[in-house]
Amino acid sequence: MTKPRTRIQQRNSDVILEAALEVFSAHGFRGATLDQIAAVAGLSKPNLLYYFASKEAIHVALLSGLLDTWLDPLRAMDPEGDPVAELLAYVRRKLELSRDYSRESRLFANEMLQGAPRIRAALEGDLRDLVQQKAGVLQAWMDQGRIAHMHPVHLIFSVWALTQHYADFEVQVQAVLGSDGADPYPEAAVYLETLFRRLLTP
Amino acid sequence: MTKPRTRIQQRNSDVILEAALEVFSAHGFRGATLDQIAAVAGLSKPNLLYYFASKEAIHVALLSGLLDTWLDPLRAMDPEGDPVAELLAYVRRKLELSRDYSRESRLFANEMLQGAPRIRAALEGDLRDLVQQKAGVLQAWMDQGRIAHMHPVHLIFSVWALTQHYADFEVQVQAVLGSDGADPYPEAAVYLETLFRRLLTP
DNA sequence: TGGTTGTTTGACCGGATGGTCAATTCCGGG
DNA sequence: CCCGGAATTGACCATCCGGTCAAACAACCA
Repeated sequence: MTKPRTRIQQRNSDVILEAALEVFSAHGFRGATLDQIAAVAGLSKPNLLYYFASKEAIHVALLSGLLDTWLDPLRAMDPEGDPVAELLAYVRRKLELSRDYSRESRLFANEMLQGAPRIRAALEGDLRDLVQQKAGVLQAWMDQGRIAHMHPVHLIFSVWALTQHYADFEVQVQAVLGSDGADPYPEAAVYLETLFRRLLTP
Repeated sequence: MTKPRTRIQQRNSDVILEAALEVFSAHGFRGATLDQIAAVAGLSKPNLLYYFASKEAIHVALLSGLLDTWLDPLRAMDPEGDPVAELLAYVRRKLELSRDYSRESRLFANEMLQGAPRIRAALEGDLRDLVQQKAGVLQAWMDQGRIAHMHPVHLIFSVWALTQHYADFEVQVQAVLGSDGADPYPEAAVYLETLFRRLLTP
């Protein structure tokens, strides 16, 4: 549950979670099968269930490890720093997460779409608390006239929406931007920086 | 295929599509079962398959009807109108779609997450063409100095991302904004209007 | 009313899938 | 080297699920 003991346990748990991430993010929870995950992991199906009690247990293990990583950039926003710089850094880090961890983003999006049956508690607990706290920081910055006035929580929503879009709707982005396999992220980074700079500057 | 003939066919087709939308949007294609859809529709499973050849046929029928409706507000953007007003109207209409057709939005998002296996062609065809055309309009407005300069396609992406977020991540929005069942859409409308107004004004 | 066409369903099928288990193999420590 | 626990797996099970089909039923018209 907490820390596997032997090296084999550690390695196989990691291999299974990596394979499960690949399959779950591509097909959703219901669409993924244990056989697929086992094949990707290079293990037999009963062997999977030797390490995790059930398909759901694998899914939960993935999700619970995910939310923390996902919120780290928001946590890193420093109330003592320069407001615009802090927010732009947050946007940049979040966009990097979308680029480097797009499977995690899609896994998370899948869970949200289904109504978050497995992490609702975390959303209404840790997530809500962190957002409310950081919204307070944003509000203070606005009251000090250091960034423009707006609804701080919706401001955070817009960072999430704009960055995650490039991971979750990757197919659409690629389809629209053309068949040339050009990486859309550099352009996106430039675009989002100008967007938030114009939005925030008082 | 095109138009059902009898009144019974028309009514039952509609009932099935409505039920399928409910179930598919909540559980995804693979997560939905014909029995669930039949139960919601108030019909028997074989009766469903009397009207649609397969589970996939129902899904395709839903999706193909959807993309057009979804793009209507973008199509309605008038090159002859006032640029900022046209774009703000587009944002407002798109946000209304998210509010009034959130199930459709989630159905679409589900399809995107899976890599759009059933509508990739439409994305690379009609959708791409329309976006490129409207991007041209936006570019002209920028060249005339009527709105600020930025990447026009990413500007469209940001409209999609920001509006659809409220439908697709509804649980998260509700969880963060608190348990009071307050409607987040009025606030969202205000926020998005100020965001795009500041972004676009030259 | 009778017949023809359109509609509905109970029963069933075959394959997929999550999960179990007894038996076997592997491996590290004494 | 050997033994006990850890790791692995082939075979199997029960259930679910998409889809079929023949038979029953309803609707419409002559």
